[in-house]
Amino acid sequence: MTLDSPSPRAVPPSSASPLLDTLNPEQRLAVEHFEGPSLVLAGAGSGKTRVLTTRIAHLIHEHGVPPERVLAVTFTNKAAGEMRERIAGFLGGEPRGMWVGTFHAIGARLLRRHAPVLGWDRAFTIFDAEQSLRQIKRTLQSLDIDPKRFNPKAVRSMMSAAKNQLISPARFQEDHEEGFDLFARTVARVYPAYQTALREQNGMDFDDLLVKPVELLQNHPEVLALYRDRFAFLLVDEYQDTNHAQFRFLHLLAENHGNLMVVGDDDQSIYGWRGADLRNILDFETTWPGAAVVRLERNYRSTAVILEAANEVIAQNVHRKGKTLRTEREGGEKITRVECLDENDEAAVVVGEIAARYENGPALHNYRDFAVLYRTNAQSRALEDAFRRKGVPYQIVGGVRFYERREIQDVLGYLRLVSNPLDVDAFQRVVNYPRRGIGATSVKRLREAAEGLGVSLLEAAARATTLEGVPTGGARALERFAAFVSTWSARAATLRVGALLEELVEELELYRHLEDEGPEGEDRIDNVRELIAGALDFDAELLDELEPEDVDAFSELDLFLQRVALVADVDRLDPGADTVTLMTLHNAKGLEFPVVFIAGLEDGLFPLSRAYDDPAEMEEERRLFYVGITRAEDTLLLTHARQRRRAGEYMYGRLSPFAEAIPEALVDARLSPRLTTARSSTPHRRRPRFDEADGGGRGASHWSDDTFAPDPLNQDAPRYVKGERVSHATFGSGTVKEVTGFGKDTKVTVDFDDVGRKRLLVRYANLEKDWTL
DNA sequence: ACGATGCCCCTTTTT
DNA sequence: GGGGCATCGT
Repeated sequence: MTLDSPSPRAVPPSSASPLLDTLNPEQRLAVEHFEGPSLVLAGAGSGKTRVLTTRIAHLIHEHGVPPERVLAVTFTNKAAGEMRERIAGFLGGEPRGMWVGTFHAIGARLLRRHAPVLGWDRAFTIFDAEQSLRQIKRTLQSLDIDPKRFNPKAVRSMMSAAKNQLISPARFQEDHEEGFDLFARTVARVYPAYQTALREQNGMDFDDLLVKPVELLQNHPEVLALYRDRFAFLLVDEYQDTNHAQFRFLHLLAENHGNLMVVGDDDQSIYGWRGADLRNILDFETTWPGAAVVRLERNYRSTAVILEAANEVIAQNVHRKGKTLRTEREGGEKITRVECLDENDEAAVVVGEIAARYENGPALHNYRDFAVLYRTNAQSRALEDAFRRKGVPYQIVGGVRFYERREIQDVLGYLRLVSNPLDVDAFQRVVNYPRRGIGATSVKRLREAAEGLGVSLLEAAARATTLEGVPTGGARALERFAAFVSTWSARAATLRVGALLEELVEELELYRHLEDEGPEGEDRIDNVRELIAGALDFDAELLDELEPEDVDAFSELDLFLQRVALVADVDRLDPGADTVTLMTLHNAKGLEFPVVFIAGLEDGLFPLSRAYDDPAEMEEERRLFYVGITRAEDTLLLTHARQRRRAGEYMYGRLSPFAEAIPEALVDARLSPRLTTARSSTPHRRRPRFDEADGGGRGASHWSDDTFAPDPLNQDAPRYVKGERVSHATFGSGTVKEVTGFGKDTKVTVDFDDVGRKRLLVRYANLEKDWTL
């Protein structure tokens, strides 16, 4: 897996600077742009990352711009790292002092320096989405608002939308407290209280990392002057996905000199739902009069077949600047479209196809050449099972985020509490983990007492036995807990994060506790180990991107926690590993692969049915499909299933209209082997163990199908009897001990060989009859 | 105090 | 098919 990095073809070598030799004329125009605003409309695979990095190198090398006067914004931390590396490669050394990062990371960095003028401490805590949600729940509770009636997640997204629009709590309150919209009226009460709670805990949520820097620059001319002066050149990647707060941020910094280059593609705007405003890119020339505009329409990535499909699909959108990508790669393999029975069949097809290409393709492919993309994270489950079953190595991006896993949050909870004793969420998380006899009642009483005294939970805990109403047993445990935390605070002052974490985990006997949780505890232990390894690594990385004034000001621990809060899942992909990559289409932005699968191309899933209510949403879905198609270099495969289990219900979907928009001449459509060979099979018939030749050319032997899926159309099939052997995707093989209920509600009790007794609803368990015994 | 059980909602996408 | 949450039983 690599970031966009086309190797331009057919470019006459010329020019004074060797940097420019490999560029085509349009790319060169963009790179040679010196002062003033500039908009680079860069189609998929047209080399925009290359343009950005080369321009920076060019600014430094040819125009003598000191690196510290450059600010570059990327969409992911990984992209930032790669950009830094490439520029270092061009220049033959680290571009010291240059700021490269995501908006969030750059915002955090500014706030680390200047938070006090806003009323925050410099060592503030970053609340991630989960922590923010829990804070919202606490706030709802304190305001006596029923979370059943006012969904905390919905509250969060309305507040987030407000923040992205730079609407302050006070403004929002004014605008909505007497409005007719009951929900907005409620949020008008929550938003100010939520913000106060964050403030009291010295916390910032993700949106604050964008909003507060704007506040900082807007209200503090001396700070603004500092950075305006410093950052003489600003460059922004993926500009089509910026929101209003980000727009303001850039505008504030660049309005004097106008040296702002933005690179983007309106056809790849896929974050409207989180406030991205397409007008930022569509109106760029109005906002910045005299802006130079360069269009990059030569694609160096995909075959003509793939590009034509992409062009046809996106042409259906009305709201776009309009451009047509051209490629110099003629022809290409047809797009394969496979109709499958259900999501398991689909997964088998995908894995089978990968295995076939991997094995048959004469040394053409590594596993890392393949990516499987889908609309929703939930789709990864069936795919993962199939990969595991078939033994094909894969990496998965997203789903349950690494840093949001329970065991990781538990450990980090201690670090957060040590770093910031005001962090309520961290306190509540670890106060009774591992179990130390502090129950809900004790914590509730403690909270009440702390509130009455106006002290933090941790301070109150330190003298819990003196407090009214806290149960004695709990109070003692609380005092021990407070002492424990304070010991670690002392150690944090001298130990490096990695060592701190190692010792903490040991002292908590965390591995023992996790082991006691059974088989999944093993995975959790691995995750904690990985976290520690990352923390040990962090020691070494430390100096790379920091400036001297930052190093003294913050403990390594604070910086580590900040890093942890801001890494995205894509950032964690291991580019060195030879594995297939599974991820959502959103996560695939900016990446490219020789072979790309897009799974789940059913009407209602992709596009999601709700997009039918809103033409703008439908266009965004289509852009998402366009993004997916254009990730492919050589081969594109589309799969769809006749039926699919979603949220416990079976959905029946026909082919997505998106797929239908691809001209049939470009497509090789077929049925999955299972649909071809078994269409007359009855639910109870055992599937053949040996594959029938399918005569379809490639890889017949890779369609092996050792599953026996229950027929969902038949309400009471399959039947299970006591003593029967069955197998389950995650629990393995076992023996049926009991069968209760009937029809949809049939339950079985199964003694699994490895994990013991489980009670399962047949409808969901997706059991397979085990024929191996 | 805390585990077991059952009910509800959920699935759109993420820094 | 799971996770959050309330309730109940020990």
